[in-house]
Amino acid sequence: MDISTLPARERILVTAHGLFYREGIRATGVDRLIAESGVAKLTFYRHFGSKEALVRAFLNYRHERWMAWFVDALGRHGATPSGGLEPLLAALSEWFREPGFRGCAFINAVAEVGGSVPDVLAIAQRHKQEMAEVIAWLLPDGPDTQPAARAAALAVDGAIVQAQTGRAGPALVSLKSLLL
Amino acid sequence: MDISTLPARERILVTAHGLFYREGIRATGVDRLIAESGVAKLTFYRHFGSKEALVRAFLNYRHERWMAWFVDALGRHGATPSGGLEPLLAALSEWFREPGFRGCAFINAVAEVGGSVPDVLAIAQRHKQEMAEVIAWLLPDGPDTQPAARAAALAVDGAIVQAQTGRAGPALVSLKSLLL
DNA sequence: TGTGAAGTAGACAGATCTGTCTACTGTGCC
DNA sequence: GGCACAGTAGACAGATCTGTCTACTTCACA
Repeated sequence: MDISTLPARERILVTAHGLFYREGIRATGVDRLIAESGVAKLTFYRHFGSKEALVRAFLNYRHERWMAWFVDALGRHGATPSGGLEPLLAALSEWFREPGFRGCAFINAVAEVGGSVPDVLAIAQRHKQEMAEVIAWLLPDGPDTQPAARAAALAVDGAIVQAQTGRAGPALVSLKSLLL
Repeated sequence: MDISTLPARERILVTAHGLFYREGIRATGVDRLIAESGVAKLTFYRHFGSKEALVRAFLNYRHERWMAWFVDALGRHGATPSGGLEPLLAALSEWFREPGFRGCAFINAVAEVGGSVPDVLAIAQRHKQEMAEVIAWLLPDGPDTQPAARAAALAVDGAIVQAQTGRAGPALVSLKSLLL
């Protein structure tokens, strides 16, 4: 993505997304963020009062981006209401094989700063809740749609962390055996 | 645990275990580690050549400790060879409700420093492999014992990260529906 | 034309990080 | 006794961290 034409705030956010996701939140200093987004330090602190505020903005931005990708990928793999979980498997397979895949940004953020940056836990919870709602949409309507969707979401989280430790193939095999 | 009587190396390791797990690896500086283990800086660097080396030693130590706890907890909850996964649920429930629970140290370490500290990925893989082997021991022998154990281990990872974001109860319900 | 908003560059403060080094102490063992 | 070893305390270097501040520029628009 060419960010040089974006306004400063967007430039910072897109750069933070790349660096925080790829290298980690604590590993990314404000100075580097500023240098790579081509913005002055004062501009950074005018838009985001602190690094913590940027972390929250990053997670909200990531949530929007990832959910849009997720819904789109499901659609591209033939998802329909109540049509079953095969498109979910296909979408995750696509994600896990992306070169820059480094797991779930929210799980990683909770592991890194969940105990020190306020709101991170709540943002992660909301993200997982919305992911489960999309999964529910794939399942046939019925009294146990919600529990089934939550169970599927749990299995998806397990697959994500297994894929992150370099076992994407086995993770997809296991996930398939649990969900289909 | 009273560590004041342990030799220096053990004192450092036990302190690192507490701090790295509770507060995170990057959040814990060498100076704090030294102060809380009551050891001189030179002693620290004589035993562990660098913080990275300590991180690896911490993960190996955590692996031993956690596996011992895991096998013991399964036994206390009635585990027997091929006896099924109920004791697994009970053991995890016990773990998730511990006051200091902060998820899986290996998943967290991969999220925090998996990309920058060598060997962390491999150590995490080995840990998950051994956890799956213990789970396999609970399952009846058969041609699909190994795939079933890997699937169960994946679901357990999902439950761990959900519990870490404050949803231990729902995580156990979902895990139960997937495994029993 | 003049004003205000939003941008730039970069110095600076003060804390904290990892890692090195000097100098000294206690203890077991030959 | 004397030596080697493992420990202590703590100064120091150099990098890096977050956040503040000054001084200047660019540009839209009333």
